[in-house]
Amino acid sequence: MPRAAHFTEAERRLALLKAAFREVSEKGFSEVTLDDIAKRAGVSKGITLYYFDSKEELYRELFVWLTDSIHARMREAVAAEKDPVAKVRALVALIFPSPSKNRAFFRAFIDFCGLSARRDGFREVNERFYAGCRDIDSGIVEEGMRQGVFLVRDRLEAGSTMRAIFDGLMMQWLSEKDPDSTFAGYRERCEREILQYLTGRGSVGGDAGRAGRREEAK
Amino acid sequence: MPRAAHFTEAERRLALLKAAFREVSEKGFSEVTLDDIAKRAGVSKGITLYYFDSKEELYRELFVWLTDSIHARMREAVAAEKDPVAKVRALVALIFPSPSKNRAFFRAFIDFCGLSARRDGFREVNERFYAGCRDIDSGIVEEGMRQGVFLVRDRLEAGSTMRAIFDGLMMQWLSEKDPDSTFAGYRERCEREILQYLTGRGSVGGDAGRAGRREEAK
DNA sequence: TGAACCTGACTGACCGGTCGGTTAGTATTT
DNA sequence: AAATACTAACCGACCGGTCAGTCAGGTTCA
Repeated sequence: MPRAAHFTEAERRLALLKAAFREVSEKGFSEVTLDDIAKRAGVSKGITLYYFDSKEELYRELFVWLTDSIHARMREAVAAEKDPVAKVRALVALIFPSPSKNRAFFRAFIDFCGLSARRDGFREVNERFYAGCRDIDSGIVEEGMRQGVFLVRDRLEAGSTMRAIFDGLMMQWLSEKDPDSTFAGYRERCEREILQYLTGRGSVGGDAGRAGRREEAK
Repeated sequence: MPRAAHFTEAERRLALLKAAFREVSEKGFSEVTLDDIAKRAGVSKGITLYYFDSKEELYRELFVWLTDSIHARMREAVAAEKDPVAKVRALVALIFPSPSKNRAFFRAFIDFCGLSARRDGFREVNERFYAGCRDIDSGIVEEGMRQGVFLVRDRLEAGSTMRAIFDGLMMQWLSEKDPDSTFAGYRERCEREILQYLTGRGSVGGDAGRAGRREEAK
């Protein structure tokens, strides 16, 4: 292998994390070898453990990195909208970006959930992930409650249920034979059902979930 | 090892599946070895591949077995109740049996979801799992709609959302630091939120989710 | 300026251990 | 005795982790 060009430590680590993410989302946590990750990042295997203490530690940092970046993007998307209903729509749009990105993220996420359910180091990161979501979700709900648009009792519980609908629908979507063709339907339904749940019976502003927004995000 | 007593093929296979289930739920799919399963079932390793073509095939059959038995138990629980609201409660009670059983089942289930998202043989079983759930869930919803108790538009979509709330809350629960102590809360909230979602605003029969039912099923 | 020296990122061969799967042989049943 | 059920030793592939060595790019010193 031709010697890889020099990078800063941060760049190298990030490149390895990105490579690991793609490998994990394709093959699954335990099917990925250190060699796979190194190859994908264009370096030799040895360097992977030069930057990370162990494979497990690399995965943990990958999970942290994913968690942080998804949090940041959710906050950003939500902050860009004024109206609570629009905030929910922005969140759905972010979480359902496109079939391929969706699949990539959720495959990795499910793997991490499996790890979290058994190993405490991972569980902690997962706990932090859900804590961040709770923060974001309940913030939206609270605003909607204050404005009288969302007719729920408890902002934390409603936020948690909203998140459960996201995750639960995603799991159903992943079991579809042809996920790509059912993707738009799931996304639309997710938005509709969450808004229905939050706003109570009937349509939102007369056209809940009807209005377009059906293009595939790049 | 003292030679294991003779059993019929069906008995042996079932014993191996049960052993595999316990191992998988503890350690996770890819951390379990054929030796682990054999030891747990009290037989030698060789016998595992005498009854199953490969490890992968054993896992696939395990998934089928789990799927079938959970379907059967859900149908039974639902059939035992008349009232749609009671049916929902029965379903929640079945799905949230106890912290330990819950953890065992859901850990294995998450692992299988991870597999399903990548390997088609597993995906098909998962698809069947969700198809069965859809059948059961939408049946309940339909009855509730007919009786005018559930104010949803579409029985399939509402059933799917209900299932999403189950799965999504379960994933959140698994990330808790002390799942055992938060279990009852999740279960109660699951029941409450689903009924709220299905029946629309306000309480169900005046005491939605309030009424006891807080013992820990054995 | 340039030669000698140093540093640390990087490579790839290697090792110990593990695990899925095979098989030769033994016990049990019919 | 023939078939079946089962064991235990074994094989070969694979993988996480280690490590001796390489090389590019400074830094020091003449």
